[in-house]
Amino acid sequence: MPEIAEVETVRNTLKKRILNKKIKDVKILYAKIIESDLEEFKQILIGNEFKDILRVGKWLIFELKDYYLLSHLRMEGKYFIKNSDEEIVKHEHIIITFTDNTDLRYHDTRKFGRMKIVKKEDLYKTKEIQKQGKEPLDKTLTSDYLLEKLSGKKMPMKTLLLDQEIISGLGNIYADEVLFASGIHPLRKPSDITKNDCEKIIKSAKEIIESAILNGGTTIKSYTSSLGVIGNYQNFLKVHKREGLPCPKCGALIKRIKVGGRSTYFCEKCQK
DNA sequence: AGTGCGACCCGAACGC
DNA sequence: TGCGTTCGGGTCGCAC
Repeated sequence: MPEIAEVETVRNTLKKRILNKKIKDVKILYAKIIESDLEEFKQILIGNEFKDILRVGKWLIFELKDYYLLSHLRMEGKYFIKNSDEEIVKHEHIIITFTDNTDLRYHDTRKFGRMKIVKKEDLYKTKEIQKQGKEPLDKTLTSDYLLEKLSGKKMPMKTLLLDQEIISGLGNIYADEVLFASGIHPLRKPSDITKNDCEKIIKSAKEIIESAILNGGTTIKSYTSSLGVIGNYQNFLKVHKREGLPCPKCGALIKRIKVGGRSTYFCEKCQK
């Protein structure tokens, strides 16, 4: 499940491999991934080239001439670079072929990912981009910002941390880890959260995301020469997916509950 | 407006 | 070569 650190690693990896190569063909094998008109999507890409790859929240933004291609990996989206003559395998849904006979292939087991094309001048008008709040590593993401955003909110803190309009880029995994590092129970209500709690949350979010991105080289492995990148960070998690295992701080057993329909892991003793 | 929940998917895990 | 059911997870769209 790519979260912000994984998306950043994909961005950096792809930048080394696909920039300034002319696109000669686009195959769409599963159309619902594409939110734009399919013919327009192909027409804009063919003959074009990727000039840069940017990122806003969990959105990858491929820069073209006059347009951007937005791509969200959702749960299981991955990019592979392969030679064009290699067989197309199951779950490869979008194939972008360059004139040097290499492909950028979008692979998505769950078919949850989305792509769309926008005119450059419309990028910040698109709802996907407009809805992104401050990123964990943004210096203007402060405890005061969070405290202000909490006011009037009633949902549990876990759900609030998943709201991309408040903090952009935290997913289910890092939300659990941030709450654990902050000593805050996932069901705590925003009205009960102090400035001091906000400071802990912001500090933890920055540390956890920074560490995840910095460790991209070791936590992200390439397991074949053709694969883009895949997350392999489970060894670093303190509570997430660790139900029944001892809490790394106090040894109590990690609990699992549902919060907002999402699996949530925490330590009853350390998180109040 | 804010909140909650079903839908979208399909492989893995689970139940029998 | 077991088969049918349940679950999960980011985001959107709809209902309240």
